[in-house]
Amino acid sequence: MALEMDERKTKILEAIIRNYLETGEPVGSRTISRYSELNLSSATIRNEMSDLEEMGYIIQPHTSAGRIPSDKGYRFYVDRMMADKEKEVSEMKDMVVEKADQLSELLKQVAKLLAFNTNYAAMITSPQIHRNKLKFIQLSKVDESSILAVIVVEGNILKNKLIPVSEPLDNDTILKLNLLLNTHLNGLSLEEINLGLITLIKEQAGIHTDVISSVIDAVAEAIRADENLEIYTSGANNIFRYPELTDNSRASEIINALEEKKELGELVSETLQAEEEGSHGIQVYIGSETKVGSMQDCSVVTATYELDEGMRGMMSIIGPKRMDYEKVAQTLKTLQEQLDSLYRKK
Amino acid sequence: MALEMDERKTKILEAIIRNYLETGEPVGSRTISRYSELNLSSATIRNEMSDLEEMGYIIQPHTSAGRIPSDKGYRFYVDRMMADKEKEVSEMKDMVVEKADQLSELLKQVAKLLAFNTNYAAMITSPQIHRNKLKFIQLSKVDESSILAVIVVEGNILKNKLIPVSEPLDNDTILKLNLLLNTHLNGLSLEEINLGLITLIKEQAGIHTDVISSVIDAVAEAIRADENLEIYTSGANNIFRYPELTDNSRASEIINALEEKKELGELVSETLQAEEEGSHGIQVYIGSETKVGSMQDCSVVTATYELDEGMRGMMSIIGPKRMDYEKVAQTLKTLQEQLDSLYRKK
DNA sequence: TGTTAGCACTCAACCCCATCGAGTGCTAAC
DNA sequence: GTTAGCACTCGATGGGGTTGAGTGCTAACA
Repeated sequence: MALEMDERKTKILEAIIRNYLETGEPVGSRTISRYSELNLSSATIRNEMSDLEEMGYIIQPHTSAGRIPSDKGYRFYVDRMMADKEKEVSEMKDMVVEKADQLSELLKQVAKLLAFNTNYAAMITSPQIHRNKLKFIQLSKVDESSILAVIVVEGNILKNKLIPVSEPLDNDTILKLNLLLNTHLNGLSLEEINLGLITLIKEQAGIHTDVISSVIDAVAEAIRADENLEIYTSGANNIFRYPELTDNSRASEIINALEEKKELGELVSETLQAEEEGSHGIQVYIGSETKVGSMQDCSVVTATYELDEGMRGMMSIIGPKRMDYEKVAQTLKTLQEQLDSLYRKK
Repeated sequence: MALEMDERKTKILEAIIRNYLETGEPVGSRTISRYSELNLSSATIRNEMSDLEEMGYIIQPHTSAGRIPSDKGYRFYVDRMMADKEKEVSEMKDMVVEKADQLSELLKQVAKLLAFNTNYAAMITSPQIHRNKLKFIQLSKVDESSILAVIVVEGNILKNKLIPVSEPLDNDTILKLNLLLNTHLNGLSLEEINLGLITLIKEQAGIHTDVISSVIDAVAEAIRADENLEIYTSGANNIFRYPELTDNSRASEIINALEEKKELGELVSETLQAEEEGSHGIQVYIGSETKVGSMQDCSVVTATYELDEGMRGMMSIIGPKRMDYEKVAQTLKTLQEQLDSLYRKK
């Protein structure tokens, strides 16, 4: 007969994990026997632990050592915890996001807050704004050889681009171009602006010089440009707090991943995909549950935020598997709420 | 009689340092005896080494160990090397800076190149543009409650700022303001734009509403804003290649310094100051020669670059004291030249 | 049938100690 | 001035014993 989880096993497993989260040391039967309200002898605990090991929830690093939670064990714990504790509105009042006028500053700030409050490494991506609508385009002449294009997207995200021109454009032409671009493109979402539309505009521009065509191309390019998501990280050095991550070359790998950001990109797409599929809110990846190679010894907790309609980004905490999941989830949730309301409420 | 440096001592010291740079292990007399063209017995070398130690150029970590270079020893080596080898135009052709249209992208790229080519950590600051001239200001109405100001500085650096306004401004007013700001401010260096001038403009704006006054203030503020220098780092994980930096909590400190960037700021001002004082080109700080606390176990090699008239920034390599100074200096010089010519030549 | 006490066993961690060898400083001879 | 020789130092390495936390198993108990 297959072994089954009962109440007592659950309690013991939880006690083991709790203890391990604190100490980072393998937990023995005696410890559980004494420091739990179960009032069972160590021998009984041993029997149960033996079962739990067989079921795959805990692991013995070597004979004659205590047990540590396996990925499966953590998973069980996290799932139970997530279900139970929807309570406790966090009270970290010191963690207030100030609205920075530069979005990048805001994100850097949030990353720092996350890292500082949790003592783990943190990252946050810039919001992806595909679905956002173009609000306003402004071309102006800077000097004989360059045109400035400013593009404002809903949510007041700015982009600018200096466009080099081979021959000067007179003010009239620029005015005309401005009008043309605005009438055609305003109100459209970035996704709706395609090649056909651009060609149409070029035709209507009437004067078929290369210069004008290249300006329009440059504008179109600038509009599409911000596909590249920015990733901000903070608290990389926090991983030195956890010996199990600092061993061997692990630290180097993790630091590298945080710096290179390419691998983090995979994490992002993984998260957003999961999010699409319905799992919503806070997600937890334990050890090998994430596909990112250098994070196999870590746990990653992610959350999405939505600054404004269609401007969704993602933030996450990266730490050891023995992470204080509750605190991390709380912290993420708090920040998530703050970000969500930041631009909307005003 | 004080001990003096002679040719043979110099050669021996150089051999010690060279060897130590390669191996990272204390160097014994026998090694030098065999692997140098001096053809001296180990005993003779020992005598000389004893002298060198007394003079402070080398250190014995403990009795019965070989010698390692002291900060002073490195300094001697570096000075000699810098004098000797002004030769060898580097030939790292693969290290080509591509002109990115975003300055920040360019700088990130350079930081990566530096780190990748040297296997040390690298940083680069954004250029400081105090002395640069204002080229063009553009105000435009984004919606009822915000005005966008775009400021172009010589060298085509862009700044923008969204200015919230309490009441809508009509297009005429904005046009007028544009004209006013441009006629008064264009061609002035950022330093020349002072409070008096701003007041003058406000007066001339005629209509003494709070709204207009606040817009002008906001523009002035945006002009002054870019004092904050950005610092880009790369290759932090390279320090894991050098055990002497990875010991204890050193790694954590260094990584933290690279991430926090505040300490790096000190480094920057230190460098720029030294530069002012005449020492020009490549500078080397060995161990305690830098004032930055977390870098006492490192060497820092810095160089300044000048993208365009008045746009000077600084880049540096951070690695162990046993750094390949020649290669690093070469790399910096190459990149320096590339950056210097990037915007000018065109 | 579940719980417990007792006991033999395992094994990493620690300390102690002997050995090894790279390296030195000194001295005497060339 | 250079070198050979030698005694000495001391970190590194590795074997061997001890310790202690922890286990699994068994037999007795409720």
